[in-house]
Amino acid sequence: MGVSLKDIAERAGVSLATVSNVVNGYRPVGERTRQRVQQAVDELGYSPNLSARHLRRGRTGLIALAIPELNNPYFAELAEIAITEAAGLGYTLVMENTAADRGAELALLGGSRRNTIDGLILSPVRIGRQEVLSRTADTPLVLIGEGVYDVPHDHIAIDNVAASHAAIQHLVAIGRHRIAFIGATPGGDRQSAHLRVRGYREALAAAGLPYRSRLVARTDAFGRLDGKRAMRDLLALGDPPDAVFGYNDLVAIGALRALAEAGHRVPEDVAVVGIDDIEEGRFSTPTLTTIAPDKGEIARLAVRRLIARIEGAEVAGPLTVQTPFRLIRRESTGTPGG
Amino acid sequence: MGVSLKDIAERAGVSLATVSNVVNGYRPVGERTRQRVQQAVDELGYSPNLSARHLRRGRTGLIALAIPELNNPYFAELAEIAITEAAGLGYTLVMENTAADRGAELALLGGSRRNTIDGLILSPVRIGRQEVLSRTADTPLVLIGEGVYDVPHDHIAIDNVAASHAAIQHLVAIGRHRIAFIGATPGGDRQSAHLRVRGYREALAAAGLPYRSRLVARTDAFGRLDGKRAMRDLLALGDPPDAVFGYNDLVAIGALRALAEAGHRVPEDVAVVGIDDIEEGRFSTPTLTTIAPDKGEIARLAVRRLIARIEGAEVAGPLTVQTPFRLIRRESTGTPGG
DNA sequence: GCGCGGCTCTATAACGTTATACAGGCGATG
DNA sequence: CATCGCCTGTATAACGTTATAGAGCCGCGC
Repeated sequence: MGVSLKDIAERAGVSLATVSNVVNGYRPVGERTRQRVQQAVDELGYSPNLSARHLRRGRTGLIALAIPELNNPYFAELAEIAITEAAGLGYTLVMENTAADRGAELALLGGSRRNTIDGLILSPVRIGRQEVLSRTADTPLVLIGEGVYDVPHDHIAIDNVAASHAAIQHLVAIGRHRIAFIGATPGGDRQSAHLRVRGYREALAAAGLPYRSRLVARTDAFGRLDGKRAMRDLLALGDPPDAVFGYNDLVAIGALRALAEAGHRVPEDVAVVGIDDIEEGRFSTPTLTTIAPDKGEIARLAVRRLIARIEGAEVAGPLTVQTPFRLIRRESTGTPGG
Repeated sequence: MGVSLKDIAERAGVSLATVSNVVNGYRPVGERTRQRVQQAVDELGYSPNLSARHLRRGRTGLIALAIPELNNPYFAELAEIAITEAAGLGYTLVMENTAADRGAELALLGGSRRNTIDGLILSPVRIGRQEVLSRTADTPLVLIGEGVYDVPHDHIAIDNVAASHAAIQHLVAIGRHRIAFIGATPGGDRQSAHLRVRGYREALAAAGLPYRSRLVARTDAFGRLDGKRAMRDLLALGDPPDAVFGYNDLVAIGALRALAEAGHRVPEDVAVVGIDDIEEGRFSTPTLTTIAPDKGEIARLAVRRLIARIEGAEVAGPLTVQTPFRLIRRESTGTPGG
């Protein structure tokens, strides 16, 4: 099949080991022989057989990014950056779809892909601290996004409570008093939903506004349709909200749709804020005010940390890194001038 | 590190080869020994080292899906299905981002990943028949989506001309006369753009409408922003269009945004149609009429064909498969009742 | 002149798997 | 009873790479 080290060695009249050393610089090689080998490599068009290399090295060169939904634009944007970063560091990133399924998350955590991948970046939604702590697999693991804290693994995330707080603060600042939250999972195990509700409650309290449980809408999932349904229910209340904060941009966009169908004006009647800053929200009508996490920072940091662990490098600094976020004001909460 | 065949063999008191045969059924094994081996496998928790297997078999178990933009929801939806299908057939799918770059497409075609993957599904946008024909790599290749015809490879796509034709026909049917097209690349090499423009022209001709080159807007890329800019330019014409057909849903959504900003009503002043049926268009305001390709069929077919080729199976039927599409009427062209 | 260290390079043993060639046993067939 | 073929199982040679041990050579210092 392909050209192997042996072919190069014969061509250049040197030993196998020398070719290997030229190719990956493990030990120095004399200038003259180096050139001869290099020439043979170029002429025959050699590229190493990765399966063999990995077998020998005990690594596969693959890392997995496991996310709950590939379709969610937030994760798609994150994935794109992560793929590029990994490629730049000599690794191939494969996407793993957990479909927000607890069993799938547990399987990955337990090492179902142990022999396929060198490391795992996981965005957990249905598992918590306990499950992570009791894992036995020794594949390096980096957690992103959700609230699994105090575990001996790298964890990259925004401060969910603070982000939520900032969103509500903004709605308060533009004069809203009946602020709803869409995307709670009261009995559920979605960690970040709890955290975002907590931020919501804290911000209300800080503003001296009452917490009304009827304004906290639970959803089964976190897509556009879920947001739309929840908004419809909220509008059916005797005293509907004058502002809504969605668990994420998709939910918020679903809410926008429900408001449009019901003939309400945004932001005049109801203001809307989301989280994620997906591109869709920059082109919706109205455009969507949102909390923008630094996706580039999250993705790159996660990949770099993981690879550092794989390669046994010392990683400075704390395990948990909170990446910055900022509020981006758009039409759905009224432009600053108006 | 992990448990190897050898460990199992020792534990069960049989030879290496027998364990291998139990594990992957290459040759029959007696019932008694099979059970003993199976027990050892279960007890020690063995799973095969894929690098070694791949080295020996000459395959990696990886296939790549190379697309021009991971961020485009159309491709994200496609990718999700493809990943699942591939996993079901025992392969891992890795995403490769060509970023619509000609060099990247050529490199992949030329086999830059030869040693990493067993096969490639490519959505070409900057290369054509010639480039595919002159490729020397022997890795199985399946083309999807764009117009590279008459090449000795599997090719899964919708009939771009017919799809475009159907969209225009619909706009004609609801009484529009000045129909614009957004997303042409006159000098460019985007094949499907040419085909969709052709369908546009044919449908105009069939309806007895004149072709006006000023109503064909060229764009550099095919995202929301490109659609928005092009629409703005079209609105600046002395006699603006009363309908717009976008190269894809993203472009159409950008057009919707430009129309909203300029204060035009959709569909009363301008009707809008896209292609792809991405979920975003079911929640935009107004919702977007679109040509819906069968994404599940495209993705699954592409993966199945590729794997069949990799495994040397005979594949019945023609190389080129045109998958069905249908028009989905939504608010942006007026509901059927109104 | 001898020994020693440094510099290049070579030979070779793994890594864990699968496919091939082969060996032994046992029943059926002539 | 010899022969053939089938059924189980074994031994072993690859697959292509990298790391380790060591061989040869040269110059330097004693």
